[in-house]
Amino acid sequence: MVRQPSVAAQNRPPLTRERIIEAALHIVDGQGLGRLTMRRLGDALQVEAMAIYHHMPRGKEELLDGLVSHVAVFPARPPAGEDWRRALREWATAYRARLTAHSGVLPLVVTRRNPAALSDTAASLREILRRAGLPEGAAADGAHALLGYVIGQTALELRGPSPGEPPTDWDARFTAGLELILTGLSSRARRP
Amino acid sequence: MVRQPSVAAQNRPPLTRERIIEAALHIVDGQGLGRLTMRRLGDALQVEAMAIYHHMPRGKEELLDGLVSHVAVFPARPPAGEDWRRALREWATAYRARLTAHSGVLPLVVTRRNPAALSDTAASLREILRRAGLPEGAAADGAHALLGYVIGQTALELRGPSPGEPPTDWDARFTAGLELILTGLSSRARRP
DNA sequence: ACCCGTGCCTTTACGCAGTAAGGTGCAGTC
DNA sequence: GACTGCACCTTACTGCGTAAAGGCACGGGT
Repeated sequence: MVRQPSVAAQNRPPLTRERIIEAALHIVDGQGLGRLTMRRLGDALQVEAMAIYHHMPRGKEELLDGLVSHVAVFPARPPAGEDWRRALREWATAYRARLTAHSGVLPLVVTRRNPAALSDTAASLREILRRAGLPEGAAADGAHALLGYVIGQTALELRGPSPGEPPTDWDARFTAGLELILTGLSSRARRP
Repeated sequence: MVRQPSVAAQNRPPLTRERIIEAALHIVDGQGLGRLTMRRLGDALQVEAMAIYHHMPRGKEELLDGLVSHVAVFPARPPAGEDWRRALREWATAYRARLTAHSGVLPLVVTRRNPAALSDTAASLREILRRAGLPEGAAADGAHALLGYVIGQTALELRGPSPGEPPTDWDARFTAGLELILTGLSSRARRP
């Protein structure tokens, strides 16, 4: 009989960075960021907590950075035709959906100094605006305005409803605010 | 000799909610959110950590909520004349300045379910837009768009510079994005 | 056949966090 | 002068992140 390596003998796939991050995301989505601890994460992976450090030497810092990258890296796809507004609307809607799907990670996205995670996304937006006819600087500013708006508005939404106020249609509100920015961008584009 | 109460005998003003929050804010501003602990806060107030719980029964939760209220409540002043755009610009600039002055608290503003802290601010913006001639719903949407933008953009700024990219003039970028939204709002106001 | 790294995981232990529970001393009231 | 309540302290518990060291199976050189 062929002897399996000890890890496989415990009926458990070997640890990977990817598996660790997925398990962490599962905990955060299901129980909240506050319940993500190294020990619990170890339990979820059927491993002692310290085993994680072999794959992530920087420990929890590295884990949280990994979560941010996993959720926040989300570049926009360039428009098929001329309709750059449509492309931006689609990106914004999808990005908001992703952030709300992993709402526990949003504080990390906002907080952590992990610029690389957002710079890809910002670059894709900038490129779309540049091709729409905005000057270089205006395109970069517009890209960050969009990114800031989507993140900020989603954060406001996830803070929960103010008691004593009429319930809000956050979908409609998000779209309305987005159109404000798109209107402003249109007035600065080559083809307004 | 008149015997002073023990508290005064230690040359220390009595504990108050206000003094506690101010000391906490001082720690966060000076050393970062991560270094705000109940024990350190107690030291700063020359008091044992557990004394704080007498004034804040919900402990650290209540303390953090207090910090958010202290920083994030910042209603806009209505315009002196007709120039609502100017009033909004002034509010946005001042609010951003306040957030960057207490950058350690921003993660809490974004994260914590403390809706009351922002609803006053949002209401003041909504009122300005309503008087500028926007319909009720559009005014509320616009107010949240502004709030979301300012918070989101400021959060992006405080994440720090992406290495390998040209240094950003965040003041100019903030203003540029703000003008995008103001342009969009103007096209929907009674007096565009 | 033996040895010895190397990779992956476990064991143990330390310091610091938040806070529950109960104690202490003073001020004011009756 | 006993009683009551406020403000603060003492002690102790659980859980956290992680440094340090140990074990253990594999693979390859000799």
